[in-house]
Amino acid sequence: MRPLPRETTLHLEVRDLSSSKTQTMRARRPAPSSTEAKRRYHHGDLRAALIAEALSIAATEGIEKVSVREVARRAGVSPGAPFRHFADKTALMTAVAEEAMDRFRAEIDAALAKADADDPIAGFRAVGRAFLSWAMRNPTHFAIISSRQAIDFPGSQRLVNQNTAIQELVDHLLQKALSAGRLRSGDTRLVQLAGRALVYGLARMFTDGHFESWHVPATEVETRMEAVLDLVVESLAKPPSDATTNPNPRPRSRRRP
Amino acid sequence: MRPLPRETTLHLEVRDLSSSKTQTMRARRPAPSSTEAKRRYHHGDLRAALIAEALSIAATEGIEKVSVREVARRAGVSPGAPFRHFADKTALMTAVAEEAMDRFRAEIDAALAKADADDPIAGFRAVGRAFLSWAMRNPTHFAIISSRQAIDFPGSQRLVNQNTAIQELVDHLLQKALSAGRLRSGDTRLVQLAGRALVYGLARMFTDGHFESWHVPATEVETRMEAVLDLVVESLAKPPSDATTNPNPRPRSRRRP
DNA sequence: CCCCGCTTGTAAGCATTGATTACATTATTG
DNA sequence: CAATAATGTAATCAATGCTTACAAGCGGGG
Repeated sequence: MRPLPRETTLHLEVRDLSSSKTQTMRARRPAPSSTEAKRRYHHGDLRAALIAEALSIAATEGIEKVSVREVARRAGVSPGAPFRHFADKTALMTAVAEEAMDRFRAEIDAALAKADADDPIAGFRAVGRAFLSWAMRNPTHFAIISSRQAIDFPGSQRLVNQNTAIQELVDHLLQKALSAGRLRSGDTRLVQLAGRALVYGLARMFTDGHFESWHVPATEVETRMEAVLDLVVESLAKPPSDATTNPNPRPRSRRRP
Repeated sequence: MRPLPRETTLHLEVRDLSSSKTQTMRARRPAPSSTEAKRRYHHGDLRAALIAEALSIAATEGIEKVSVREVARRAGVSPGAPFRHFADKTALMTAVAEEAMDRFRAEIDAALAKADADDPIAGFRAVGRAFLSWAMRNPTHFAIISSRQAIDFPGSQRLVNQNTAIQELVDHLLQKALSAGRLRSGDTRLVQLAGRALVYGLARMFTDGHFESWHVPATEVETRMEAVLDLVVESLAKPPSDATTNPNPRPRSRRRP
């Protein structure tokens, strides 16, 4: 119904789309200078332009308002043209999702690279925070990837691969945590699912509009989300055994000094 | 894209729709006997029939396949007829959502009534389990209520009221838990959000198709979900102080005897 | 009782959409 | 440079949400 919250940062520069399933690598002419851009029979890089326009509409008007005709209109092209590049609307949206997923993956990696490599719990939390942060800054991207109504997720090798890669990354983290005796539960898959469901739920509640009744800016919502994440991560984890044997000491309370 | 997982139990008996916003209470003729039902200019109780048909389509074909024309067709009525009862498609879906929400609320209440009234943590867990159970048995209902794209949630007093009532119910539970010293965190709102986001995330992951790659029956998925819920609830809670002072004992491990 | 009016249904039509087909134009490359 | 594949256009189709003008049934006041 209501459009999604605005994308706070719009990344419309669509470069490096070379490796695509349905499109073989092909040399491209330089983009037409904006003044001379008028009415070229061939667009130049219509595929990329369509993805960008689709994302733009989704971000500003809401996902359900994306129509291939409107996308074509904005790209200055006939209503049938997009079907030269995408078998159907789903294929177009899937392409948008693939790009979004790549960026999401990149942010996860970056966050993990900055985290303390010796503290797997901190890494776990960092991934969760990156998830939340990315979803809040790119609600449309997140909505497209997660709600798989508009895309063909299992049909996209790229989406499936990135997804499983992220999960394995987290599971590896949790295995290390378990070995270090930092987990209350011995079932890392269970802990993994708990964390995933938590951040997924928070992010989805946001894009689904469940926080609108709070009437607070998104930044404040995110702060609250991070507090929830911290609480759950702390609850699931055991504090590091302080060199000296100190069985099950109290977890540090970070909110009540 | 893919239709939602089938509704395992379909409740199509739509009675007691008396209190509606857009429709004043009105005496109804008895429903036509099924054999003699043929071609009556006036339907009898079209409004209820439309809601039932809309839900039926959503459950079997997927939410996005619901069209008011198809709904009208199945109700044996002209394409314009539904607009006599619902201002637009959104109003129709909102009516479906209202009914779904009422049933959801009823199940929550029932589950809580069966739970140990003296153990607020058990009550908290029971509400979570009821949420999961209901969402798994009625994925379409859940999807319609939670993903608020097809409905006007804030515009429906009934939906808003039920929603806040459920939240207050849980918050009351957590207040009792806090008073009894059963919570690790002192911020009940935070705990409440953690629990809500967790079960919401699990249920949404299910309806969004995130468990399809598991290739296991829904019952097994639900078992796993319950294990996650138990883990998190246990982690968030403190065990009851066993009469004798016993500061911070290990939580019972339910998986490794 | 019966006519008048309100409700509820129908019929027809509008604009928009996803998708297909036949055709036109450009790019590539042998 | 010409053949061929790639990429765009134009026209068209069926389906949809929704509106408007009209018809059928029901019910209450004379």
